Amino acid sequence: MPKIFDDSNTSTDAPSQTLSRGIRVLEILADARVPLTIDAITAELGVHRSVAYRFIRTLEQHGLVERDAGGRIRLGARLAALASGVAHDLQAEALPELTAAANELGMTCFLVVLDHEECVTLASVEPRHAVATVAQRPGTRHPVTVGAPGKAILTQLSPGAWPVGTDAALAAEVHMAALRGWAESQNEVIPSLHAVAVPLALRGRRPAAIAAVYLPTDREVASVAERLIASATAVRSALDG
Amino acid sequence: MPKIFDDSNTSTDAPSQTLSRGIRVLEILADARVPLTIDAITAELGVHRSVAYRFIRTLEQHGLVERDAGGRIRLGARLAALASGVAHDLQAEALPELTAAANELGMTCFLVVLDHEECVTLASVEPRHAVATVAQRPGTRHPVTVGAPGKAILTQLSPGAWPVGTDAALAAEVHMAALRGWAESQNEVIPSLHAVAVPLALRGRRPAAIAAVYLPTDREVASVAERLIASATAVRSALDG
DNA sequence: AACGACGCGTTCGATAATAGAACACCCGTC
DNA sequence: GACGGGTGTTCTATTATCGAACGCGTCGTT
Repeated sequence: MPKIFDDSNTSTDAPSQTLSRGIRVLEILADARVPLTIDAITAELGVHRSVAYRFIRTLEQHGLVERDAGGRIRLGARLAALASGVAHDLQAEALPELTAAANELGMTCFLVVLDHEECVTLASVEPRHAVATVAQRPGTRHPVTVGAPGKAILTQLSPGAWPVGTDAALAAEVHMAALRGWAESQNEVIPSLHAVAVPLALRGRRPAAIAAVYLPTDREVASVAERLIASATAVRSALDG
Repeated sequence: MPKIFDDSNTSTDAPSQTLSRGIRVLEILADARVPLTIDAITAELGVHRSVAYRFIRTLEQHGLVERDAGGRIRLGARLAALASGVAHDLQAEALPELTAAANELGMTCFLVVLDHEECVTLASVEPRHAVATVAQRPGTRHPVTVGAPGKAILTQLSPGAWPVGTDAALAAEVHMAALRGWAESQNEVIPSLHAVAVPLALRGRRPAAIAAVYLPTDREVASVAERLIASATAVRSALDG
């Protein structure tokens, strides 16, 4: 079971210990993907049970965690409400564009932003006959060095800011992507699926990308990229205009 | 500008003051819907600036907030990653069903759960020719006493657990919805839109509902409800079976 | 230019919030 | 009935936190 969140913050002590531990409760719960007992959280946190108990009651008051019938802890629905505020203007502008692009292309289209060397999918829209339904759900994360969206995002970063695992082959791909304005990938993030991504650079915002996934086909890749570029341009003019 | 989050927790002092304040930073940011300065957050929190500063640095380390070019604070992308863990098994089971229902009905279908007297939309899928694109985005909240999903959810609660604002008319509607297995609403949550919702009761989980919105039409409402019931049954058997 | 208003980041001591031990309880089950 | 695993509460020493004070840069304005 791979860890979703990196909890190796023993070296870098957070400015606020209590807040950091409380957030780690949320990370542990998201990581577990199944309701946990207080004792399990206690063990994972490495603190006394009464401490974890106090955290959980506080998180409960804010609706960020809930308890199921057996008293186990799970993430609360209001966390989803909080997350809807993440780049909500970007999402508001991008969603109609994603929908239009997805329907015109017949492909799942999604919006990706950079988050500390990782790509996070903020929104995704599926076309009618969806084949990769569960593939890119909002909140999905994967390294920025993998996949078309990652390359499209890397074109917006100076090579010095690239993550350490960036090899020459990837650098070449990013370079080409920067020149022609779009990136592609095959079987990288999702096996047997291809992807096209275009960069979406916005003022005062983390690098982003708009992407589409599709089954290997004889579709003209460049035309897909053109369609995505149109959407990206529309979004950019709406937000930065 | 209506407040999204109720920050009237001056009476109910949270068990962990620090954690509660840190979470309120997130709520304030989600409420503002625009990047804030540290001073603005400080004023809203009612604490000293050095305190808010410490919170923000901690939140920043966890990726829950980011800073734009001007140093202003906004919610971070990793918050979306956290939120994807909310009822992720329910979402995983419901999304394909929502997609199928949305395409077959030609309506936007979405999944709603109860959160402390409010409905929270966890996932929504739009059909090809979407008309209410921006209407029901994940994370949207509205009172449980309004709209078809709310009624479908109220059928799963004992009347004693209903919120205070529940009048007789609503009670009658909920009663009928409980009898026939689905609820409907007109122009309640979204003006000029109708909605149908069916309850989705799951073991050890908050009451939920599957719903569809559509423009006023001569479509047979009962047939829409039947389709939603089929999806709800499929989800229920997958999770509780 | 000088000024004030506004913003950020840091240091530091007193204090209050926290940490963790200990205790009481409930519920299965062996 | 004892046991193990779980929860919730109370209490005190300690420690993390709080908030005042300070320094600094950057705007606009007079």
